[in-house]
Amino acid sequence: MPRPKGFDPTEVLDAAVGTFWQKGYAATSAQDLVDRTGLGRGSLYNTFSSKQQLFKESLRRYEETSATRVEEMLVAPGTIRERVRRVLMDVVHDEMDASATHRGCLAVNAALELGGVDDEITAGVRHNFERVENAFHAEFAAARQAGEIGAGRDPRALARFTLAAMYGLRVLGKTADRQALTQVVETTIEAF
Amino acid sequence: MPRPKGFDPTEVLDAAVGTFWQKGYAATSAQDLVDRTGLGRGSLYNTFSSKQQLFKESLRRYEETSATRVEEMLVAPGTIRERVRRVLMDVVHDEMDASATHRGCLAVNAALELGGVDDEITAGVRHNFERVENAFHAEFAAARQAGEIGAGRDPRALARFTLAAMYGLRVLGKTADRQALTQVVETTIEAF
DNA sequence: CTCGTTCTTTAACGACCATTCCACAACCGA
DNA sequence: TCGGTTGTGGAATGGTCGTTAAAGAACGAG
Repeated sequence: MPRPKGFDPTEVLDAAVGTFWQKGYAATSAQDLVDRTGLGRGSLYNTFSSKQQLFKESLRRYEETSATRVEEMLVAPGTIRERVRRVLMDVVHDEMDASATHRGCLAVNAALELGGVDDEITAGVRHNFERVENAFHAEFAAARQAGEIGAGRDPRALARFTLAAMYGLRVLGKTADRQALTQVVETTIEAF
Repeated sequence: MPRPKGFDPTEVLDAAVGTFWQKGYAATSAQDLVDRTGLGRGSLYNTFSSKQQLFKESLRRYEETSATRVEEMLVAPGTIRERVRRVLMDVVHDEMDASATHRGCLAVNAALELGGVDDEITAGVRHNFERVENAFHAEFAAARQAGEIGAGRDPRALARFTLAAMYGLRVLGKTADRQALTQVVETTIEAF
């Protein structure tokens, strides 16, 4: 009975993700979103009820693609060290990629800009972080079973440690060069 | 001959630091700065010529106090592991302190909000990071001389690794609990 | 074809943005 | 005490902010 939407909501959401990712939450205006999505202001506000709501959905959408990427890289063939190295070096390459225009990681950006300010967004960020932490944890637990890492190591602690290193790379990536980041990756791997 | 300023510029700068620290650059308005510093708009713009310039000076002022704090903690008595633990646990306590209203670290916040956007600010952030990295490096180099850590270890790599862990804690601190952060600290210390 | 519903477009809203200007106050050297 | 210079406080700037209102277009069900 009603008129159907004239656009693909997922495509629009991806455009919003790209905008927030590049500029941050506060620095993104409604006009930026209108320009980037191609929708009219009315359609935008009719579909997503506010800038804040749109950001929350963008964070969810971002998690779908980014956390899945980490999960896939972690279950690829190789030793635990090789697989973790691939994930961390993927971050290094992303940070060094000029065409990525210093976007970093949307979840990390949101954590620092809005962590503790907006509860729902903080919860979204936490969900994102925990999903990646759990992916690391599963692999460390299996690696310990397989004897790849010491029996005395705590897989949960290692997962959190690796997560911290990963996000530390995101921070240092804003100012450091590739060699410095690579040293961090190698020192992290050696710690297992 | 001219009329002298009726305020202490350093006090005003500290007030500005507190404002940017708590709210971020984009989310801080000129009105916020007027309210917090107690100056009139005219005096503010007469002393610091723009919001951006004031932020740059705030970043410098922040480095004075925060980097000095790390340097002092690192030269206090104790083994290298004890001293680094104190620095990292200081970050953990800061992140968990409710009264700190989730400010985090101004340099890290600036890195993620403005890194790669404004060149001068990026340079200011880099200066801040390198100063802390160098403080770590000096201690690791001395500790290797003293036989506290293996002769085969690279002090520069260890310094960068520790820096990444420290900033990783700043990110995870927005969502994780004290126990998780403490696990990260201990795992980091064990890696030396 | 018509009706009911939803989508789309555009104009407009009041609030607030960073910044500038200006009249006036305060100080110092003479 | 007075002149020169700078600091001060606040009104005013044009522009942009996030959001809403309103009017018409497009669709599916009957």
